[in-house]
Amino acid sequence: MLPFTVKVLEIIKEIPSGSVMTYGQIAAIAGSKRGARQVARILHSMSEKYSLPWHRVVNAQGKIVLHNQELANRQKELLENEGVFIQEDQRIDLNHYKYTGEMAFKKEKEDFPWE
DNA sequence: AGGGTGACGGGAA
DNA sequence: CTTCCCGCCACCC
Repeated sequence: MLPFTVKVLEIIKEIPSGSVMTYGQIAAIAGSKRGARQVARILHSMSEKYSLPWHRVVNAQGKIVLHNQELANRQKELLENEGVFIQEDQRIDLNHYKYTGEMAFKKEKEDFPWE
């Protein structure tokens, strides 16, 4: 297995419940700034057998982008169950939920929509 | 071998 | 805000 793939899997495993990361962000941390599509492919092929929190990965616009509608619905449910608010336009506010690895909750000045 | 294809991203108009 | 467009690269025929 490629080193890049191993890193990607490790990074995804560290995303805490209630947060999300983007494909490109994960690729950059893993060492390939333009490897977003590879991250997506890795998730597509390995999310089951490596029991990853695959649902905590969205695109750079904060949207769920699975082509498979059934899986997309499952991802939305899983995220909402963790307290991630999905807006009417199906986007997630990355300013609130994007996991940076360090200051995960740097912006607590703004109120959460459901409170 | 070679062309098509994405669970993507970012810049331009 | 919306398209459109191109770079990207491992996989799958």
